[in-house]
Amino acid sequence: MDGSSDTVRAEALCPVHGNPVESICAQCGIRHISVCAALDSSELRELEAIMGRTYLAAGQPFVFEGDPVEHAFNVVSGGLKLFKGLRDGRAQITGYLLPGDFLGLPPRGTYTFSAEALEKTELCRFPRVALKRVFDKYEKLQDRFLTVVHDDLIAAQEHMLLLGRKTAMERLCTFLVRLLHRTERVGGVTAPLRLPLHRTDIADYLGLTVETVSRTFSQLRKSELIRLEKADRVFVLDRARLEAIADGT
Amino acid sequence: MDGSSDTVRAEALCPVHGNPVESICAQCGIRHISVCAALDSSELRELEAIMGRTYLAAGQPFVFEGDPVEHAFNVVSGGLKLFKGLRDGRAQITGYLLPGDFLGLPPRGTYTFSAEALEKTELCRFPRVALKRVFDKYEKLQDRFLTVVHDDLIAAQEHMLLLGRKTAMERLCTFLVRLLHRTERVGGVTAPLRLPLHRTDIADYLGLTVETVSRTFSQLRKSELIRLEKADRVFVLDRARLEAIADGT
DNA sequence: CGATCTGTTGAAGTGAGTCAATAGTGGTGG
DNA sequence: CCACCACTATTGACTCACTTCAACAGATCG
Repeated sequence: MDGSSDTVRAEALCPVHGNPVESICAQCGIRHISVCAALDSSELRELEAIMGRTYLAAGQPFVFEGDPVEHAFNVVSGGLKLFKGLRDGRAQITGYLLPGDFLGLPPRGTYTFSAEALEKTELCRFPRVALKRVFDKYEKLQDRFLTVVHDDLIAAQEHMLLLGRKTAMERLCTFLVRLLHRTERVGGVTAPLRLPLHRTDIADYLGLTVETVSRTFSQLRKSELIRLEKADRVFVLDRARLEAIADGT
Repeated sequence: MDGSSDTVRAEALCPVHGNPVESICAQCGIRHISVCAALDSSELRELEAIMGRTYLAAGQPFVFEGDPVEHAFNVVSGGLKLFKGLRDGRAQITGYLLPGDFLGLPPRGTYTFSAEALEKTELCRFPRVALKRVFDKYEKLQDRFLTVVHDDLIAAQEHMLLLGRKTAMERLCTFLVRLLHRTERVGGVTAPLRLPLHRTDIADYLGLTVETVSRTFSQLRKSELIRLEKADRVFVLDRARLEAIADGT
């Protein structure tokens, strides 16, 4: 049930600072890294007109494989994991979304994966049909979405290499290095680096077990390549080495 | 070097039958399953005007990761494997292209994977810049390409589940079932089912070793779920069972 | 302050990998 | 047509990276 959870229509309040503003999107903290970056202020206003918001609690299931896609979403704060499962409970996280990331484009009408909130999460929401109209009007948005999907595909190919051919140590280093890159790109804090996923989820993302993930973290700690403040706060002590391990060198 | 190999400009010869025709594309054997299916005959003619052909020998490297993308291609006959490699020789095939499949869309300017011909292969070729012009003119082509990329993404997610969570037996069954589906969809011969990949490539596609692939084929043979005519001709004897194993049941 | 998650560590088991030998298969040329 | 070679596939014996099962430790919270 796409977007069934607690939602509100867009109001004249800044989603980040909470104070009233003329244009919500113009003030949005993640706009510069999201799809909306392609738009100027008048186009933004048009998008805003059809926008709503959705809030999720930590661990709250959000979409299920097979659900019809009725809305598109942009993550404002928090995060989501996207995953596919086998009937016996085995699961593979195919990706996770952090602030600025987009969900729900599918030209196909139903979701091909499930999604769940990693923590308290806020999304802005667009009805697909209305979004389609804006799409058709602004060619560059179309372009932008093609790029988004294509980037996802590139990431997926990279991840297939990881899942098919890398060792546990290589997988974890790749995960850390990628997270480091992303955090830098969006201007976040990298020391300590905050891990958006729990051990179980990291395991499901990297195609390993929790125990192996934990053991590998310990190895990295003992080799002094990282320092763990808390389970989800990592100081990267030797980035070059981490990167080298990540690409199998 | 993108499309550097033996190529010719489009001539008034049917690529499939070899006889002269007014419109090549209109006669193309794989048009109904390829991107061009979205176009009517006048649009087709426009596309034809910018089309060339490329021929590859079996095993011929075609594109390398990092190459600039200068052309887009459509597989007419034969096949390609797409793969990513690690410096030490480990490789992961992220997908393979058969007649009707498309390559070279990247909104990004360089290839993020390498490609090599699986056998004698024929492609039709479009200069990217010219293609872009046709794109901008025909909205439905744009839509069509978004769908193509998105379908690739769905396939990639499915494959991540396979690589991360499935056993060797489940992987091979998934491979066979998927190939069966595709072959049916394009109206090909399914008894025997022809495998477009050698054992080594199947291994690199499924994240296994040649030996494991071979052993697993032998198991399937001994359990009488398949019969092997030659190494690359498979009779599926119990499709239901194969499908059940494929999704972990 | 017990209850419940989440993470870590240890010991034992196993599915797939590695190494090595053998067997088909196809192509070439005398 | 066969002998030879190169390549691809199969099979066996052994190893090992990761899993499984199990116990324990830390954190969080009503």
